[in-house]
Amino acid sequence: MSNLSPETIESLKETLKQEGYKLTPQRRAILNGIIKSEGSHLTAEELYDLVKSDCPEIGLATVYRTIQLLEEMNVIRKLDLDDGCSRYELIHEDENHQHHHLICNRCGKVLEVQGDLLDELETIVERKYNFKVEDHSLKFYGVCDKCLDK
Amino acid sequence: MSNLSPETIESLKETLKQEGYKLTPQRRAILNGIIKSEGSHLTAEELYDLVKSDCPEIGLATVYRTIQLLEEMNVIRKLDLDDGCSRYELIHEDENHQHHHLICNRCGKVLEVQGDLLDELETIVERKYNFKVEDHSLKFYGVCDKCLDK
DNA sequence: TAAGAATATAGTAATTATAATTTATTTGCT
DNA sequence: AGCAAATAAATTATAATTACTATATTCTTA
Repeated sequence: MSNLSPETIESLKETLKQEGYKLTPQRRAILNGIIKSEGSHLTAEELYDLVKSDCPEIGLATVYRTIQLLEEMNVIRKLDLDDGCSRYELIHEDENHQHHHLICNRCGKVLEVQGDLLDELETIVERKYNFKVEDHSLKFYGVCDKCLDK
Repeated sequence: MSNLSPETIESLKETLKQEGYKLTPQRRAILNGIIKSEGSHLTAEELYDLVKSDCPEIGLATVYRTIQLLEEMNVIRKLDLDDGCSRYELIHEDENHQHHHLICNRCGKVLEVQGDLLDELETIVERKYNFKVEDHSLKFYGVCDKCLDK
């Protein structure tokens, strides 16, 4: 039933336990759905539809609650991709900061930019504004390669 | 009644006319409110409250409609400052790209960072992903100077 | 400058995303 | 296996935003 690697599910179970939460089939299915759909930045509703195939009686409210939980536990992160609803993506342990997103103004496609490349700017901000940077969010809007070809 | 400089109001009138729209007292008052409140990043509701002092019979729906209009006309820009609602700020003609925002994770204060400083990164993105950058949005999350002192 | 056509407004109802509540069920420990 | 605590489903509630409708206003042009 589960597409999760044993390590992932074990580490989730561990984290849940540490906070006093339980591992339910619904939570497992939701995390599973997020992992399966990597790169698609699903909304709660879309995730709900996806998870229903594994877990037909699941409620939308459960999806919202679980998303909140996973967000608090730093397993997933909320994205605002300017289409009016919240989207989510997995956080990888090896990324120290969130990666960037390219949003095509023509077709709406979202690409991910690997690599941070903001260290210098962060240093400037920290010095100039005396602001301790903990994370950032950077989106570029423009025209993707496919739309440029037309 | 109006705090708008004659140029501002004239240019608005002009732009509206070009698109077949009319200049109403409500629209004038709303733009006026946005100009008066520069730097506060108001929501539609907050703007509504502000504008009601000039224009007591105004309806909230009118504020929403006008905001949409001003956004389409590139007079204002929508911001997502992660507090669950949309906020707006004036676009200055002399800024070629949107400036950045610092958001304090402790007190929620929002600061503006002047200067773009992203040219280099944009060039990298354009080359590597063949993506024509038109605009960007950059937010830093962290701890502001006041909260650092505590 | 008055009248008419087009557009805008106020007020309200409708939507959409998300959160809270309540009752029944399930999980993890023993 | 059995129990207490936590969770789920289902429903209701709320908050932000949008759509609708009847009336009023703006801009134009005669």
